[in-house]
Amino acid sequence: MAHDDVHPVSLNCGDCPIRHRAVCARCDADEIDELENIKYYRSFEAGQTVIWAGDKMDFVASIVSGIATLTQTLEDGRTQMVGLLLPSDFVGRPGRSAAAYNVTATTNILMCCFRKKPFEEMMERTPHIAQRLLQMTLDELDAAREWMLLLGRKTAREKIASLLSIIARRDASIKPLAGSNRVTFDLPLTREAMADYLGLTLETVSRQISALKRDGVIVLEGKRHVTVPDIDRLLMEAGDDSDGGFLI
Amino acid sequence: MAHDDVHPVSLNCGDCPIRHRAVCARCDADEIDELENIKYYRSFEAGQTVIWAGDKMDFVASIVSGIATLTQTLEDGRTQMVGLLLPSDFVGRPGRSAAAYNVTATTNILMCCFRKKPFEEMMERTPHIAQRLLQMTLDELDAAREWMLLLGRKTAREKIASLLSIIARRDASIKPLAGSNRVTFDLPLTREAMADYLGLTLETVSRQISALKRDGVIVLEGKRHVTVPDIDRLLMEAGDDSDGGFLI
DNA sequence: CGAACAATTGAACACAGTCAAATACTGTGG
DNA sequence: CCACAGTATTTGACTGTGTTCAATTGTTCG
Repeated sequence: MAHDDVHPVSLNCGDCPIRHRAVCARCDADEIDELENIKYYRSFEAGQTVIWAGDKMDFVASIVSGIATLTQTLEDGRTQMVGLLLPSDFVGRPGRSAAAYNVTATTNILMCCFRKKPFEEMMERTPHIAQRLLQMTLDELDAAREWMLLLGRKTAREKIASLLSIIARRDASIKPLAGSNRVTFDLPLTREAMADYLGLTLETVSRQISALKRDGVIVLEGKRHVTVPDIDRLLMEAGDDSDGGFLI
Repeated sequence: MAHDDVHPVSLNCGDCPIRHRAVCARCDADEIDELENIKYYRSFEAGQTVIWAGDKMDFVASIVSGIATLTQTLEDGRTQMVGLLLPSDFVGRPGRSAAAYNVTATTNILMCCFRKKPFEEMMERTPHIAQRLLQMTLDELDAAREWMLLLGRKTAREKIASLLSIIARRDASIKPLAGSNRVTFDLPLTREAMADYLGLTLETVSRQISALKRDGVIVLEGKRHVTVPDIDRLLMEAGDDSDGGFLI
């Protein structure tokens, strides 16, 4: 079923879109050369599973393009997303042989992979990699804690508004049309994936999106394309502190 | 109000109870000497706030003894615990000047502190510290993700059983009376703190603890001392995978 | 002993979940 | 290009878990 690598890809690190944000961000020219030699690319189509929790995982990787998710499940099927992987995010844990979570491509993705052994050896010798990985892991931990507040204490409406804010923020940082407080973007997640992210059912997600639409907080064209006429209004709905760090 | 340092403490790193588990775990004798020179101790009484979110934080620290919590709040007072700090856990983030969370002592605690600047400088030169900190941060991230599953998808009863399992596991690793599947421990948290941990109200916590007691899953002596006659039963109630990693 | 705090218990309610049906998309083959 | 199948999404009616508000009981410590 899984036939990845349909279109084998090659890319020079110099031209890589995530060169300055990924785990290699701090590496100098020599170090990049070394990484260049051990890297390889893999691509997955939307919906494909990259790896199952518990499976042997002999590589680590950076997301080059597309979106993937980390999910955890209880035996009875209840599913919780525990990570949303965007371009430049890191997959896998040095020093661990099995995957701890399911990794799934929600859009077509391209990953820059390193076999675990050589990568670990290089990490030992290369503080720049370990330093960057520490920084990224601390950022992820902060994001996870923000997420815990959402899961534990926010209402369904606030959860939806928070998720839309996060996506809007990310898109704003890519195409910063500053000045205006109007934002437009595509939802990269299905209703079900949103539900798994937010600890809700997909019906509740659908209802709350409809409610935000009815109340004029968002405008929908089709099911996936969202326009936020007033981003401050959305941030209020998300229930965070005043500015929510949106402008930082 | 806050009068810490009532009993200034001094301790040799050689005698330190967290020497092999804290951020200094991998340091060699020379490195420990250097840390010894810049460390200082602070103690806080149960209930005291160590630092408020947003306050300037010019130190990082290890918890030597006692228990502290990290919490986040929404403006309207809703509170979510996002970290439970046990002995050897690390407080603060290198490269960040303000505290991101409220840190509160739930029992009397002793912290081994380092001023941020010297610590960061030493970290630059000392891979052993950065390596250990990365490892600890990755562990915390895993714990946070486990917690997200709990917050997003578990029932109130499962949440309580999970929390009791976590505390039981920790105590078991300290005094491992293997063979028996009977465990006894004291709850280090109030009902309110448990509620903030689990994303519940304190009334629901109280009701579910009463229910677990009524059903014979736990036995209470007083409000804080818990006996679990059959740890496997408790783990079943927690809803995790079969063994829940309890024996690993 | 009494005050302050912590925990339990009860009753009514509300928010989100469940089950079910209808509707809107998407891509495929005729 | 359209019809159709399969999937995603919306909407409705009802239910149930956990919350809220309130009163009571238990514990700790001046």
